[in-house]
Amino acid sequence: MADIARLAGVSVSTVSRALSGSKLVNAETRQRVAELARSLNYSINLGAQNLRLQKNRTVAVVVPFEAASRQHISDPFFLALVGSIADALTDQGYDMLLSRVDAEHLDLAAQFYDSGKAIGVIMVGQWRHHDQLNALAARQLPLVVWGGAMPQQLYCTVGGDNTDGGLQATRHLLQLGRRRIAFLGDAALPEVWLRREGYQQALREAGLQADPALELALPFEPGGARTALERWLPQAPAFDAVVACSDLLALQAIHTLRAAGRRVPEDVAVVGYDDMPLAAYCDPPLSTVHQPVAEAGAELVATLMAQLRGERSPSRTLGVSLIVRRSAA
Amino acid sequence: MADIARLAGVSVSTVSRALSGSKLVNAETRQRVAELARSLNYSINLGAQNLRLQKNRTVAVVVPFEAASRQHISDPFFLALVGSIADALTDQGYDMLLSRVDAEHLDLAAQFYDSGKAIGVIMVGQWRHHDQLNALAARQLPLVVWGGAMPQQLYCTVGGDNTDGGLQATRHLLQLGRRRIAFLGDAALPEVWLRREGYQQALREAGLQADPALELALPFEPGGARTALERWLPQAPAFDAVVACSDLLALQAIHTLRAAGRRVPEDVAVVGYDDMPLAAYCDPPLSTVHQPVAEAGAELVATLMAQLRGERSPSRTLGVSLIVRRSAA
DNA sequence: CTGAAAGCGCTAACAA
DNA sequence: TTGTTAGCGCTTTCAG
Repeated sequence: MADIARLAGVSVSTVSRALSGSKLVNAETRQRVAELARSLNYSINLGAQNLRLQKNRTVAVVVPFEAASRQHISDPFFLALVGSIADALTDQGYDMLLSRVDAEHLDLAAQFYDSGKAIGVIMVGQWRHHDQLNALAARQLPLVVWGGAMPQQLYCTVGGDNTDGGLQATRHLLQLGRRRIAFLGDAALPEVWLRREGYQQALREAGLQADPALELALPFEPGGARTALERWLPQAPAFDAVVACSDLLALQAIHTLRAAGRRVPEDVAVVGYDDMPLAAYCDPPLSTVHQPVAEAGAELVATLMAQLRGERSPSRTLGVSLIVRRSAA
Repeated sequence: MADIARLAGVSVSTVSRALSGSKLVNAETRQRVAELARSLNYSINLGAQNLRLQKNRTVAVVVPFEAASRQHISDPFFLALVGSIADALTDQGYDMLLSRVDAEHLDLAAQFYDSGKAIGVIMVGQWRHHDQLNALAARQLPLVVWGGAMPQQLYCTVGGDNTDGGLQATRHLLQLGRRRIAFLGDAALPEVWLRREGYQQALREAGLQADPALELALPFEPGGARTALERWLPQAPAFDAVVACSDLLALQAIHTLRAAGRRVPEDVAVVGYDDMPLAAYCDPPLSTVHQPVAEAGAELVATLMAQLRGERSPSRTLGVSLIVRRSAA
């Protein structure tokens, strides 16, 4: 900026004003400065500008990862969600700082806010650390979490209606006449816990009782799930249907079942979760609970913005819908 | 920092030194300052620090989007690539600024560098604007692009070996005895162009000639592809195999073919591209060219770092491999 | 309409 | 071992 000032024969203050389009500066001078800036390929140093203006338009988006399993970002649903958040932030003129933090130390996410890197945090998933998220919210950190709304939580969530998702999936299987329905997913995660609530409620409605032996706490990662399934299947009680907590899990279950000589959907009907773009093209086409990804990003961002404006923003639950395809038809 | 200084009864410089672990400051004082900082939940303002130190550890990752079609980030392969880049950057202690820019104005990506927001740019895909990327590189912008290495390009790319991918896929189909092989993908994109080179080379090796009528320039977006396919199929010449430039395209082709009464793989064998996690579970399981996603992120980041160290970094091509599954077996 | 000067939060000579 | 001072690149009173 000093260079431009010198070349234009004016002071830096004038350049600053010219560049910000202030009416205080002579139109002709403004023109000259603008041209000079363009020809020098100059653009304002935003770090300095932010420092001076005490402003910032960067939002941190945090994707937890399991350090133990050296699990990287790979879940297609979360990835799609990140894409959708990027779209929403871009639309609103915000920058997105994407980073991973150890799922055991979600509290590290506060760093982005404390250090002034970001004005708020969007956390993609709760994992097992409901408590740490509560602690973060208590610190007044502008925070929105994608996940399930648990009773008495202090932080703000946006998420699909997990209970309803579990309910719809299970009711559908019951309507097909299935009575022994397995549940695949780790209930230590709030989202899965809520889906299981729905699953159990549907069973109760039908006068049935959930059999704990039909429940398998599968990790979301592809690798671990497969071996766990293969070990579980031979010693599991008989079942004629499966509710899986992701499409990937559902497909692996189908694969394992077939390897064991069971037909899908004839012997075992399967419902997945997420409705990934490929679910319709699977073998067999997958019945699954559709989550509104595009809406999710927009809603997460809108909720964070409301919080930044000082509004009390309650948690939001987005509608989900069961898509029936051949795997459970 | 001033607050801490006051409370600790020392000067800001001392606090600054204490916090940065300088040996120049009394161990006892350092201790006191550290505790104070922790209790106040203080952390350094990185914007100010960067300004003062003239440093920056943020890399911009840019995902172009087609403004015309209001197409958002959704391609699963690019999304996975973004995840892999995030992993690699985190491992190296860098922050990642994720953003979309209009594919018609890739030159806007320079903003991130010029404004000091980022020290360099990783561009995910070239789209149609080879020329704009050349212009960017000419500006001395630290830049690495995921995509195909075109002759005489000025910018640095990292990408899968597209020619070899096209070659392997087509050779395999020829070995199966297929002779009329369709090619699905928009050759205006360098990656697709190179894949088509491989496709044509394989045909030549077999003494065949590529039939332009068997080539369909499909956009990558799901929506557009489907209708274009449905329109093309009835008037296309007879063919017994398909090379598609993404798994999603391959699956849509299979779907359309079946709707038209053609069997896959019996009547038409199909090979996709990318090897997405679900490709193995599709109907039928998809033969496809596997791209090394995890390696890709690490390589993009390593190449950018080399560039920042002032080294001349040549474009890198990563090996790909054909995975044979039922859709072409 | 324009310039001089102060200051955003931090670090690093230079002195003491 | 610590404090004083200047300055990173920018904006904005306050005077002219």
